[in-house]
Amino acid sequence: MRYVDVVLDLKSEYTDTLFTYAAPDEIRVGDKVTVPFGTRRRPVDGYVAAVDTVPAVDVSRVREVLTVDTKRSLTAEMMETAAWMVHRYGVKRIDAVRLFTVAGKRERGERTFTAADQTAPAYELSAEQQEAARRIIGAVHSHRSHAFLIKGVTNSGKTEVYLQAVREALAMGRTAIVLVPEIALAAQTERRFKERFGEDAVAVLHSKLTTSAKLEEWRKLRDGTARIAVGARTAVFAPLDNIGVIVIDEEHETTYKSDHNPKFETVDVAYKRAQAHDAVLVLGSATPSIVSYERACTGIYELIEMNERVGPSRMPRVEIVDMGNEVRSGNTTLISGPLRDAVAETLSRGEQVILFLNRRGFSTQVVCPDCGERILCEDCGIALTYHKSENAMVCHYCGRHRPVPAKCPACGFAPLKFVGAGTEKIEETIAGLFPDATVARFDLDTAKSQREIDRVISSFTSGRTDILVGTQILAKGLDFRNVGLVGVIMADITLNLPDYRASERAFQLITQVSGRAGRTSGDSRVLIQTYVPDDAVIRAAAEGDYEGFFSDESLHRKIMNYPPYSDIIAVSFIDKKGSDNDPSVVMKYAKDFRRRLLAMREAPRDAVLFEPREDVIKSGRDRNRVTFLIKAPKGSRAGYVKAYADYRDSMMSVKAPCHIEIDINPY
DNA sequence: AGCACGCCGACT
DNA sequence: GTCGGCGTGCTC
Repeated sequence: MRYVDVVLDLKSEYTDTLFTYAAPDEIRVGDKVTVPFGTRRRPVDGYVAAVDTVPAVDVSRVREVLTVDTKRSLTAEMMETAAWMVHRYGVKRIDAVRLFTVAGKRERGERTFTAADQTAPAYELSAEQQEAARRIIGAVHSHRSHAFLIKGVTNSGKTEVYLQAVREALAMGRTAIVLVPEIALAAQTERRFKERFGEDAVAVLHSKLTTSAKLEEWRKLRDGTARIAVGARTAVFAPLDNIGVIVIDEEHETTYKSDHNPKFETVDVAYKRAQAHDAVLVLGSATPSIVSYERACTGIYELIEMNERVGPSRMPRVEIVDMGNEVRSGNTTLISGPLRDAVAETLSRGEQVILFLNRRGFSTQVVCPDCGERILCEDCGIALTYHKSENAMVCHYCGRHRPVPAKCPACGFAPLKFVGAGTEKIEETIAGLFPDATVARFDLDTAKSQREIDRVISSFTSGRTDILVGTQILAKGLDFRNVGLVGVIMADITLNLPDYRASERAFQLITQVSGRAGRTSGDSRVLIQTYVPDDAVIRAAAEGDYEGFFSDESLHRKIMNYPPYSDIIAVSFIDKKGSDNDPSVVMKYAKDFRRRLLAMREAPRDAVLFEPREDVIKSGRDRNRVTFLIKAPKGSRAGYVKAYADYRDSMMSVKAPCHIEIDINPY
């Protein structure tokens, strides 16, 4: 018999602490157990976090582990990574552990196993691909933890490099994780890896799988049947042992940051797991995030550059169109003269057109021309977007639909003014200009399910659609063959978002969407419409000057104390469900915590703590929510997370009517 | 969370 | 006299 510490699988934060039990000698860290707990009649599930611990309570109170289910057990590395997440993100212990597990209890039959294709057929690699593969394979072979950042232009053949790296890991008897930013893209990548390594070698993990499918994939990975996990960000928690390679494709994508609880950064977790397994981490992007490129500059990542497209495709010719000129010469529509001409010319050549606008709907604001009243969402307080196809006012934050008002709700004036354009309006405008062309729209409204996504994509790739109008969903690694022209309708939108990463996002979006042009054809063009044609970010994107963009942006981040030079920590206080507090109670706790942080003994000198404010965007009807931001200098993050955890505990013990949350470097 | 305990009002 | 309402407190 030995003492073990157990993380209980319960939902309450009051039980989110380690409990000591007595267990048989064979017990191991990570084992899934059931234990008696309190006065409950049903045993509670849990996971062993540590063995041979000194009981924190009198041994007479220690009870015995009831059962051990090794089939559903985790590894010591998974428990360590979960514990690390508790300190790094302030997440609940059980929430971190649960990321590595699957729900569901149903037993299923063993699946048959066919050997993966271990032969090495000759794939024709470009010189750049060969060099990239050589360096990564060397690192995998050395059996030491190492991280690479591949900065490779769109269509430079990064996936083939990933395949080579994974093949090396498998040849060494190790396993691999391959992450993609979107579930929609997981299917594409899954196919590539299954073709190369065999059906059964690959398991897929993402949040949209059914419980039983998830369990089946999880089992295949845990028992060693499948040795490659492909999926969206949750696949970083794949239950694999002896990991040789972790690949993160399109590493700059915002989907890698989990924005609801538990909040974490996929790239960080991958780095941590790679270290624990002496594995190689491979990050790939045409537009690396500022954070990642900075790490490459300081030697944390080894940089690999791939500057040439594979095959016959060439980089498109990029031009900037000054929309100010258009307005001055009398064109107040959304499509400039040069773009209209370019669309006509491209269509006449039998090539396709992509038009990009990072906004859904028809009109982004509905205002009263008489009193200036704007139509806002009652719950969220942000402007409602008019969706013509649904004939409704839609809140892009909470999704609520409301009828379109005929007259001003404040003063009764009619008609109301519809201002600002979205993809629906572009679709209508372009269809009017080119009545013979087939126009389709690709955004969250037309791509709600995988089937709809497939339909839009296949209609475009087969040539049935001539012009595709869409939002940023277009920028995500889709491989179109015959695109002769990409038009960016309003490059300024993303640039003007109130977020310190607005420039980074704008640069990435323009570059990525431009990359959809000319994947096979010879000459292709990109037209960027903007009211600020001399803006440094837009110019850099047009010229494909990543380094120029990075040096400007990183300097700005350094001066302003933004990531990667500081962490931004958002601290929020939210009403508990069902309680009807007045906002001042929530505000009182926010102010109290802020005061404590300022008084903290080890408080960093140059930290900035902003004043708490009621959130502009509410988190739901009648819920009070107050947030303040901390600019936490490098090295101070852990101290703040600790202070947060302590304060959360103290709020628990005084039964505060609200709870506290943190989000580190939120979007 | 989930379960027992305990101290009050409503019923046989 | 006791059944059950849910406020309070604890769980290795």
